[in-house]
Amino acid sequence: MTTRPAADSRILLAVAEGEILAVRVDAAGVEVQRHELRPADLADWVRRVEAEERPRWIIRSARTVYAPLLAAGVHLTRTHDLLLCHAILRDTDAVARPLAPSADWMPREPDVGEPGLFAAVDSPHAESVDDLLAQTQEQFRVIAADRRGRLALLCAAESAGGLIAEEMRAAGLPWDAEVHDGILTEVLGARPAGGGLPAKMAAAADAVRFHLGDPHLHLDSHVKLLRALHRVGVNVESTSQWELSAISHPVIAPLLAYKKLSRLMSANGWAWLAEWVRDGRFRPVYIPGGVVTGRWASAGGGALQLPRMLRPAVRADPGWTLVVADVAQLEPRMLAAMSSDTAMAQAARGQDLYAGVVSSGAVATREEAKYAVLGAMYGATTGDSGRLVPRLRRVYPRAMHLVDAAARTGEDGGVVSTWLGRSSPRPGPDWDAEQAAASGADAEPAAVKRARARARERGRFTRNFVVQGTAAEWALIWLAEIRHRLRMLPVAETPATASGPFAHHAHLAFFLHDEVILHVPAEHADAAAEAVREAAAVATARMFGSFPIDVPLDLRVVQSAEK
DNA sequence: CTCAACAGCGCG
DNA sequence: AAAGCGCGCTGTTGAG
Repeated sequence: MTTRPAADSRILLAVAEGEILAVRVDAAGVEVQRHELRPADLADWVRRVEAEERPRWIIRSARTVYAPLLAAGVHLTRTHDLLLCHAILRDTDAVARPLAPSADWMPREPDVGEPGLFAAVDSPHAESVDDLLAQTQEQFRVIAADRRGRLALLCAAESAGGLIAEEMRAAGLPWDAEVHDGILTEVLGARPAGGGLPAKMAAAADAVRFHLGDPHLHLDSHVKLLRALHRVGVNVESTSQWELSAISHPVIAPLLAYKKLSRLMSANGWAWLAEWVRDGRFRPVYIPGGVVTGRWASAGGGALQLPRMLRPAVRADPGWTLVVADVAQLEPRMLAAMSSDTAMAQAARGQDLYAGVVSSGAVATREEAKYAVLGAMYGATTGDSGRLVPRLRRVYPRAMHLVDAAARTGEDGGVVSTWLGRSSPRPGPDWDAEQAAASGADAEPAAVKRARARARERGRFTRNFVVQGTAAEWALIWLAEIRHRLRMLPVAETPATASGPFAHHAHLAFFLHDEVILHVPAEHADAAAEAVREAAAVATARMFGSFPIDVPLDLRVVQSAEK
C-alpha cells in the first residue's frame, strides 16, 4: 500500500482466521486498493500507517480488532466501528431510509467463557471482506443522507467510545487494595479468619434478632424477616429501607445498619476485592451503547455502581495524580439547549442550575427546584414532585413542550430521537394489539386500564429518552475530546506505572455517565485538567453551536478520588 | 441440580 | 419533603 499523505483516508481492516485484508476505500466506502497481510505483520503495519496518515480505520468492532492491537502497543486515533454504528443507523429516525437490520451485526453472546460476564458484547467473529465492504457502504450512505451531519458526529463519537472503553479496560482504574481493606475493616469490623460475619455486622444482626425475639432468624430472607417484623408490630409491606425508616421501633436502627453493612459486604467486600483488583488495578468491562439511550453499560465488577464509600480506594500511583471531573445537572442543561429555551438556559448560568430555577421565581427553594426539574424529565404526576412540575411549565414553556411532546409521541406508540439522531426502540409486537383491544367500544375496563397504564409508562420512557440520550451524546464527545488532547501530551519523565499501553502516558481511567477520572503523570496534571475543560467546551459547541448554554465542571486534581 | 423472577440497593 | 427515568449485582424463592 502506498504511503501518500491523505487528508481524509479510510482503511477497512478485515480480520479473519489466518488472513487479514486492509482495503482502502473512498468516501462512499467503495474499494480503491487492497493489501494482504500476514497476522504476524498486522501490528507493525497498522502502527506505521497510523503514524503516516492517521486514517479512519473501519473495523467490525473495537472489542475484536482494537483490543489485540492495543495489547501489541498500537494506538488508533480514529475508527468507524461498524457494530456500534449499525445499532444507531438501523434505528435512526433522522433519515428517510435507515440501515437495513441484520442479525450479523447484532452484538452476540460468546461461544464460551464466563457465563453472563460478557453478555451483549461482540465475540471474536470473522466476516468476509465483501460483507464488511457492503455494510460500510450502507452505513456511509445513511450517514451522508443526514444533511445536518449529526449522524456523522454521533457515529464518530460512538466509535471513539468503543476505543476508549478498550483503553480504559487495558489501563484499569488505579485501586489501592489496602485502603479498600481498611475501609471494610473500619465499617464491617475485622475480617474473621475462618469465615463467618465480621464483628460489627454480627453485632448488628444479633441486635436485630434480639428485638425481634428470634435468635435464629435468617436476616437475608425478605419473607422471614417480614413475618418477624409483623410479629413485633412493625406493619410494613416491604423490608425496603425507605419504608422501614419511617417507622419508630427499636429494631429499625440495627436493621437498617445491618442492611447497609450486608450490602457492602456482599457487593464490594473482600470477595470482590480478590476477584476484581489485580496488580493495583480494577478492570471492568465497559459496554458502550449498552443502554438503549446510548449510555454505557458494564459487565462484571459493578463498575457503574461503585459505592461512594469506597472512593478513597481509587488512588494514583506514586508520581502520578488523578484528575476527577463531573458535570453538575447535565440533563436539564441539555434540555434547555435542545429546546432553545433561553429562560432555562439563563437559569443554568453558573454552577447550580437549581439555584437559577429559584431565582427565576418558579419555585421557592432549591429542594423544590430539584424535585420539579427531575419530575419534569422523569414524568412525575403525583406527590410533591408532580405538584411542582406545572410551575416549570409556566416559566420554561419551550423546554417543557419538548419533553411533553416526547411523552405524547411515546404514548401514541411513536419513536423519539436524541439531538444527534439516536432513536428510541419501537414498541414491542404486542403493543398494537393491546392498544387496539382497549380502543373498541366493547373493550373491557380492565383492558382499557392496563393499556393506558402501559401507554403512560412508555410515555415516561420516551420523555426521558430524549434528555438522557442527548446527555450521553454530550458525554461521549467530551470523552473523545479529552482522549484526543491527552494524546497530544508528550511522554512523561514521571516513573512508569506498573505496565500496559499507558505506563508512560496520561489516560482516561474511569467514566460514569457524566463523570471522568484521569490517571496522569504529576508533571502533566495541569495540562490534563485544562484538556478536560477544553473538551467540555468543545462538546457543547459541537452539539449546540452558538446557543448559550453553560455546562460547568466540578474539577479536582487529587491523589485520591474521595470527595 | 439449573434457571428465571423478584426484592432490594448501589450508581447516574 | 418523592416513588417519576436508566442500569448491574447479590441473594432468595419457586418452578422444572
